[in-house]
Amino acid sequence: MSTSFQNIKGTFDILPDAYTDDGGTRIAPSAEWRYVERTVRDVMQRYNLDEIRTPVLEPTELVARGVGEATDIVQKEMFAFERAGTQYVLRPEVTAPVVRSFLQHHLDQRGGVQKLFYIGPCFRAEQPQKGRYRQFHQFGIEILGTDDARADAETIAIMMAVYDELGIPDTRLRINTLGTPDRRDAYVEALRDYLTPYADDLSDTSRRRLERNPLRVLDTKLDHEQEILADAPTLLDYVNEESRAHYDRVQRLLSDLGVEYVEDPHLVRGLDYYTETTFELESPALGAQSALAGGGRYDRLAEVLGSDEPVPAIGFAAGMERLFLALDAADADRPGSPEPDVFIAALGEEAEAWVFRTTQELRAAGLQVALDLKGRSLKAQMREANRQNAPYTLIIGDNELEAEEATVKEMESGEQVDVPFGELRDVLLDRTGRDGAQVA
RNA sequence: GUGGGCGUAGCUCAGUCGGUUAGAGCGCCAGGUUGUGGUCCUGGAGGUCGUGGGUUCAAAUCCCACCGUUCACCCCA
Repeated sequence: MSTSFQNIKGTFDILPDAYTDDGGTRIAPSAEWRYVERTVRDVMQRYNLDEIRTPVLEPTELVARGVGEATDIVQKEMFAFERAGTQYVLRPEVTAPVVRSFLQHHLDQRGGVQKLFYIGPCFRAEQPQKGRYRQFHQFGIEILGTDDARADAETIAIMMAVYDELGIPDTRLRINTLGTPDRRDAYVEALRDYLTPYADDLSDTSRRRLERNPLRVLDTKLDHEQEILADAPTLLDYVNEESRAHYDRVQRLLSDLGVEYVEDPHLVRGLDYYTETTFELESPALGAQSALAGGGRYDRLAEVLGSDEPVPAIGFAAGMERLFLALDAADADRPGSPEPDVFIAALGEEAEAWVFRTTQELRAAGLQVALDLKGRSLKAQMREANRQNAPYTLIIGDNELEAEEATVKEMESGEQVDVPFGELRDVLLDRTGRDGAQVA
């Protein structure tokens, strides 16, 4: 079997089994995705967040305004198209859509602070590489309607709790404050003034950044550039007193919660909407894309999207693909695919009919039941039962129909017992430990 | 957009100073057991050797182009 089609570059299929792509990256099986998603939801629930689901398709203008015209995302990474006069974009991130939804549906009228989480795919037309895809999956939260430092600290704590819960050690949390836009602009000027004399010593990329977005020069990994930056003015010197006090409070609260972090005055964010507190979680195990998650405050975004009053807010976004990379590196425990409680093998047409009917009843009773759907030999059915790791196999043939007793084989020991049809359901529920509740 | 790596069976890979009908392991299917899996034995299916062109008596192997993919830069989750 074959096809000339294949999945779009930068996307990947999530299959029942794990596999490795051509670059050697392990693509986790669907059961692991379910496990990670379930864990994320569990953590979110404990922190008392509600889920929000927004469309994958958004108006292009929302993203352009919300994320920022000057950003790489808007300039060259949007999957955007026009149809019947409407400009669509596949969302490249979820914060702008959530704020749009918050404003559109007047969620502030629910009262209090809105604490929302999301999980879902995003799209960016970048060159794919390890840990970076064109369709990727993010989860994250947004806390809207408060500028309290506790919201900042709680956002970070929630982020950390997810990685903690999943058993990913050795992460590093860096934090910084960007202050208010006016002070940041003043700082950018100061930084440019400081760096310009060194322009000849800077790398091509840093020189380009100096032109376009001086803050990004702070990102440099080159040692000699770091030396130049050592004496550069820092953002912290430029932020106003309120920003400074807010930042101090956030740090105190983090310490109270036992969250370890390092201050990084060079931490800046790529998206325009960030203000005040900003943070990033990275893992040394990840390679070039070391950022597991990142976020910060975006107190002005609502107004950028047309709100007549400000909505102070903070959130984080995390990459699922990178989370899996970290999970692999940490060799963290993950559950496998759920295996059937029982496989029912049928011999002959009459038995097949009985099995087909009985399977349905046992499933209704809460058992995970497997059976053959193509009339294969008993040998083949047993092989299938073994492959699926079913602890029990029922064998139903003419003999069993005659006696109205099922042959129940315990696969590990190989022992077989006869169980009257009437007791089958209860015996199986008892033996497999299912209580008739839902299947995971 | 720029640079490097890699494309042979479902998977992992051998095979390349050009030379019968392109191989192995695993997996899959079947038989050995006309009603019994996991071990073992036997057999089988499965390949446009990424695509196209060129060189040659002869190309998976040499040359060129293209395509795909991957890693990195850039940027970000």
